[in-house]
Amino acid sequence: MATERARDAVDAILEQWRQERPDLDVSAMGTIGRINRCAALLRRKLDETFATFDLTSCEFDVLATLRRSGAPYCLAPTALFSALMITSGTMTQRIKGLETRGLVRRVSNDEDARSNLVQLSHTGLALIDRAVTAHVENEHRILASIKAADLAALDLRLSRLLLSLEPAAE
Amino acid sequence: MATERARDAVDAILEQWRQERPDLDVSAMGTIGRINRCAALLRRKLDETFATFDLTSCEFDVLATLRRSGAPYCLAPTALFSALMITSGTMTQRIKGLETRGLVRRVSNDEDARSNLVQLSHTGLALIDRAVTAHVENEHRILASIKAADLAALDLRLSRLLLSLEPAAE
DNA sequence: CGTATATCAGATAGACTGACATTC
DNA sequence: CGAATGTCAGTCAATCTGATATAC
Repeated sequence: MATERARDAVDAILEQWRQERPDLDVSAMGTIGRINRCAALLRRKLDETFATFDLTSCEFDVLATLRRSGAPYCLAPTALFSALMITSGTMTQRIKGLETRGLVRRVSNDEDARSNLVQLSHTGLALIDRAVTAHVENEHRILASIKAADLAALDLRLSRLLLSLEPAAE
Repeated sequence: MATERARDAVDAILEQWRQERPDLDVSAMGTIGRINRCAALLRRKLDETFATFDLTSCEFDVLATLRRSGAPYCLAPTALFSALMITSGTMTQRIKGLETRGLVRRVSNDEDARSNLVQLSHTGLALIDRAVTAHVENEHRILASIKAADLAALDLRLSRLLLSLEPAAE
């Protein structure tokens, strides 16, 4: 098994801790630190693509959630903020901004008058379809230098970790 | 090779995209989505421990960077904001807050009068030592249910990804 | 002089909480 | 009536930018 690898930024940090606090077992810190650092670096690269469509990653997430829900691209606020792990008040603000820009519209809910549904406008649908295409291409570029076997191994273990982290639903 | 696994939250999202946009290759989206989601869920769990020491993760990061630099726990602002990937202006604010709370002090720099160094106070040193111990224990608890072989495989691939993402420094 | 090092003021985006209105 | 669904106002922590002062 080829497990040799070059030194990354997290290795340098762990080495410092081993010097300063040899009583600590820093193995878990390494894995979690790498996830955090990868996520931070990825975010910046992803944001560049979003910006070319004049979208923030938050706005992209809302539009993408609506888009992938399928026609008629219409969800209740609760479905949206649950999917995006934010509070209802935060979602209200986001929807307002997207509505002002004409990317979503509010439509009445026949089945439950407590909520107004959020629906992609024609403009919003066209925008998110172009943005998702560019986003996926960007993601492929970012991972292009990683071998397929490594990606598969990474994906499998991330999934196992994710399952252990997700709050036990139902 | 045991690659079978249960369905996670990202699988559900990818399935929606395959239905709605079969033209897209969503494999990269899966890996990057899992990293982002793991990072978001981890952050919440880590923040709980930081909060018990009345620290935010940002404050923890500054104190931890000083602590692991070794005695006399003293760095220039440039070293700090470079390590934490933030701007100088942001670092100025953070230092100010930590100084107000008595966790760091400013000391003059004999070698370069353009900067005042930032040094852990006795209180700050004692606090970060306790907080790091609790933090590492927390990280172990969080990963406790993952098999050692999976953690090793995850760590190796994260490191390779991280190396490809880091801006080519030297 | 030109560069590097920080600070500061002002602005911004994102988020949360708690109170409230409405509807189920 | 109690629970659920959103909205709103107010607040907050974190960040950035651009102007500025100082020192190398």
